[in-house]
Amino acid sequence: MEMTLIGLRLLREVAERGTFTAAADALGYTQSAVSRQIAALEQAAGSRLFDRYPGGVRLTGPGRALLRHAVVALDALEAADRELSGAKEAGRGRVRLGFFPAAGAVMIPRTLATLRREHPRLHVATREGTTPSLARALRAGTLDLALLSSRPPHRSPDTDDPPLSVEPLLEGRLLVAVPADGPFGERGSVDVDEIAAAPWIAGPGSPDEPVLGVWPGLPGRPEVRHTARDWLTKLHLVAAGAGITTIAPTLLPAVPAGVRLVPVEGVAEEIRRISLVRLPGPLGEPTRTLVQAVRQVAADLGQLPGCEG
Amino acid sequence: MEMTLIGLRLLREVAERGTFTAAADALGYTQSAVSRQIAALEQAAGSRLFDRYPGGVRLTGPGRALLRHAVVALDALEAADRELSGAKEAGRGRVRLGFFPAAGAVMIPRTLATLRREHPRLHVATREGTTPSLARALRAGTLDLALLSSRPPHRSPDTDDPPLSVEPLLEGRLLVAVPADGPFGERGSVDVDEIAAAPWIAGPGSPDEPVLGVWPGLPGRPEVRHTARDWLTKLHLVAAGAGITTIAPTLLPAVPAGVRLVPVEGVAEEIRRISLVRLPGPLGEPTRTLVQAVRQVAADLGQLPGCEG
DNA sequence: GGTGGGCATGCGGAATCCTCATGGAGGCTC
DNA sequence: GAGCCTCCATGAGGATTCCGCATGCCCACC
Repeated sequence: MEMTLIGLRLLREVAERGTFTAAADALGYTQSAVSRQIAALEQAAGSRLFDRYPGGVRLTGPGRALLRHAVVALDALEAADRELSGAKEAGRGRVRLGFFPAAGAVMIPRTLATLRREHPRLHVATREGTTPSLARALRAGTLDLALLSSRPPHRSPDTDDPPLSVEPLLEGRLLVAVPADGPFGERGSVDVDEIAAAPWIAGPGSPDEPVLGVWPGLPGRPEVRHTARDWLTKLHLVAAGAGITTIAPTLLPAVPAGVRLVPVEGVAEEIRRISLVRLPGPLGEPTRTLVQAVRQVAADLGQLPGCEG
Repeated sequence: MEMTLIGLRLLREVAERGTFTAAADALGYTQSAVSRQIAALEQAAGSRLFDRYPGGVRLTGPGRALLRHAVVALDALEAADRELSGAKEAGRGRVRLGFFPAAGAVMIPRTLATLRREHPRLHVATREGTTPSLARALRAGTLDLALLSSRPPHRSPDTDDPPLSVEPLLEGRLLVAVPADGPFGERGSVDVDEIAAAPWIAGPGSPDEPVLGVWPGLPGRPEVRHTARDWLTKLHLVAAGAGITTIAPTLLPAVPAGVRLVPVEGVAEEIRRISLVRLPGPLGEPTRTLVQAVRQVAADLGQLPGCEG
């Protein structure tokens, strides 16, 4: 039996997605093909690479070992492709950053602007994702660094071994985005009783996650009148008076006219912490440069009301 | 089009052998299969990887570029195989050394003994070969270091770019191995006229190389009475009085009873230089350790008569 | 207990890959 | 300079592999 490039790519993708089906969709195969390919790879490797659970699969020890080498091999071939495609190797100045959705409007653009100014030769690739998907991507070697958001008690992003390295950057109180010309906007704050009855604009919501966008722990059944994943959509819905939504203070610089961010009174603060997460171990020079830039951006944002560096 | 592991392995093997046919034989394929696989790889890469010449093929620029990455990928997968086969990663203490045949009896065993004593955890793999094959192996990333022999004017082992790094270790006069109890052996030296008529024991000889084992530039047509590649065979043939052969002084410690090494009088000295050759660039720690050991062994051998460190 | 997400597997068809054989091009010998 | 040898390219045929479709099974959740 013999390992295959397709098998190794699938190994990485399955490790990253956590599911044969998702990996198949991502790479344009059927679930059946993935199942066979992984089975073949397991036979070639001589050991089971994934433990199968009802909800998906998880890497075994040998699976992690093979993945570590597979990532090196696949990266080398991708580098070969880039080089042969004419793109000169820019001195290995490549780093891949993942981020949670709310970081995309302010933190990521500012970081990229800083880097373009101070390290113009550094090539940064970014990707949005959920906490579990980004954590898996870090483990799969598809990302070098991830910007994640967490709520107390700030558990580690995953439970695998070895634990990910987590560096807290800043914390902020969760706020509510309200129309500037509405009754809330003019007061500068809202009471928890007022928002309980207000129409909400929430994210699409998924089975295992709590609904994002609605203030957590509200009494009764809050009405979700609109759902949207996109922040620009949500904020302009707010500006149009269609409803309100929760928001982190770090998004303040990107809020369009007609929207105000206000704190909620009469209830315990909701704290959100933004952290820089990576695999433990030494990091390359491009990654270190990126870490510095993200820290600097975070420090600047720490000056905003409701934030703490 | 898509690259294949088989294609990459073939790329490396062809680069190392210099010929589709030889690579095919080495890997158990047909020449036809190799030709197609390389053609497919060239299509996948988008550029010609080898220049075809009547005597074989040579890497193009893109070919070298792809090979550089392919070696990384293949090494990673071979490391994965080793790790999955139970062999624990011995702290990356692996180094591969190539050597010219006459180094196999003394220099290589001494080097390994030294290393086993002083660095027992270092894993050294060695391989015998001709100068061109070892040079190609260095370029193909299959060897980390090579011990090569050269004669004046000591040209570089190959003409590729970038030039190989060559560190001369020691030089020695070419000697002649004669029976200890024969007429030559008792005198301690021989004259060029005497050996011209003697029966010689030579190597098998190949079309493009001069015959090894016969004193170069002898007048007339020396008689090659026996041919053998193996040094133990050759030396015992000498001891049996079947003929004489040329030999480097570094082999002295391995010469069996009944054989003497004597210089040739009446003709210009034939100098052989032994060098340590590697790819330019930084070398890993295991390789550095091996370099030190080889230098030490060479320095010891430099004390032999006819040798100079 | 029904339902749904997720993995495994039998089956058929298509694409791939390898071998055998032949052809062409260029050097080397005599 | 003719013949020969080595080396690479390519057409044809056959066996293998690989993928997709469909189905079955298992487990968690409601």
